[in-house]
Amino acid sequence: MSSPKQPRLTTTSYALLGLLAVRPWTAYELTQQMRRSLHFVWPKSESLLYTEPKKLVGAGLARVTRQRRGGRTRAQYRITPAGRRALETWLDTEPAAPLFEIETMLRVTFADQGTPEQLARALRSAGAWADGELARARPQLENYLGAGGPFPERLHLIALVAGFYGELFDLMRRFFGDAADLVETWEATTGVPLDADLRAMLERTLHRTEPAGPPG
Amino acid sequence: MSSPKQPRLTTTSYALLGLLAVRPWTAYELTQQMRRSLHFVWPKSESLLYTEPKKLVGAGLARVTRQRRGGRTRAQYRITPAGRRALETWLDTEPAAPLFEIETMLRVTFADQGTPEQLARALRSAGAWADGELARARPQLENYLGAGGPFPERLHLIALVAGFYGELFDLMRRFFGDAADLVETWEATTGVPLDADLRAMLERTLHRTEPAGPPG
DNA sequence: CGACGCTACTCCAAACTGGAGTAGCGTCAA
DNA sequence: TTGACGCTACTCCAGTTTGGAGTAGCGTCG
Repeated sequence: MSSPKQPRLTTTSYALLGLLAVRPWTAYELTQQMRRSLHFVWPKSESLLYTEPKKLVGAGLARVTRQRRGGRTRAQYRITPAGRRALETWLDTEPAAPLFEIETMLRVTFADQGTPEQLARALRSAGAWADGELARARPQLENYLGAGGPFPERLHLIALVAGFYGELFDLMRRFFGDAADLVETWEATTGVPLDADLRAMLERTLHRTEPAGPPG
Repeated sequence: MSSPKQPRLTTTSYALLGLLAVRPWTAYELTQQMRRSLHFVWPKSESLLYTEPKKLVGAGLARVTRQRRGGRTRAQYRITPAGRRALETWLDTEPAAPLFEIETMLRVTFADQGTPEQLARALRSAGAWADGELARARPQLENYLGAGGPFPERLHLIALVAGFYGELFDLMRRFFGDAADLVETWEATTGVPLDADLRAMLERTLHRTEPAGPPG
């Protein structure tokens, strides 16, 4: 008597539905595309990317067709009209609050339990990560600006996304690099006075919190 | 005959161990402190913050003392010498790669499935979030700069953490605000040409990816 | 004296991770 | 020609984490 209970749709469901709205993909292609283009935007594990489209099919938002390629089969997913409607409805909802996990910042917080060298290494690590992500994006950006990329009609959106993450990673690279330079001048992680630079940093942050921020 | 199997320590375990290294806390205080000071740095659910210290006790890294306060008991946790050693060892390891979840960026990516109004709203939402987080931090920052806060000997570390998140939220507020202004000039989300502004944004991003970034 | 809100947690289903495992197929080298 | 890689194309599972519901004592205010 019980109807098959539908697991609720998560943001990840809509991420995949969004990809399917662009064109049909096989499950394998979805995982590759998530790595290539949604790597920064919505990082999810591979196993989830294989199970999630099945939920979409179960909810009637996508259809599968099994294809043979030699002795192997692969699943191709295609969005349904109900899927497009669900996506449009979702676009009307309020987005969830952003979430940041930067383990290096946790190590800064508890740096007084370790050495300046340990802290500097953690900061360099995060800076190098941001730098590496920028470097990894380079060939794709060259392709967008040159040939227009695989979806030239979506370039205006890609520019916004790339512009944001470019600024974000640039900020991280600069901040963590400067912070590492500073920390390397410390002789210990405790008893460090709040010198002019650090005080200025706190004061600049306080200024940013002013109601109706600076128009400059 | 089987020894009680120890669940492995997660980064969250070390986050709590780091707090316990500063001073002893009750479980409830730990959840409040995570809300107050680690809210940005290491956001975790309340239920996890109650179960995690038990793991630390199981691993010998902390001890509990049950205290009575009227008819209620509460658990107070205290770090052990083994806990301090574990924390120092952890500080020597490589931090995990940062992780960002910004649902608004997902909505930008798939904005051509909706309207300019929907996209602008999602962008304003993220900008307002960043603005609100800055506003929430204001009284704490005033307290740090005035009275020195609850742990004045840790102010140099707090300044680094606050400085980073201040820059991050300021970037978000500015970028999402500007992007919303731009998107509101669009008549549709498809067929938008890559105008001078958007092209400049892509080119600036490409410049950032250059090996050995600009020294300016 | 009853409602509300804060303290101080527990419990659970469902979401998600990440690593291991499976298997077909193509290519290059010994 | 055979076997070692590596890519394609997934499944499975144990463990981690979430978030919402539930429980219960205590203080205070009307």
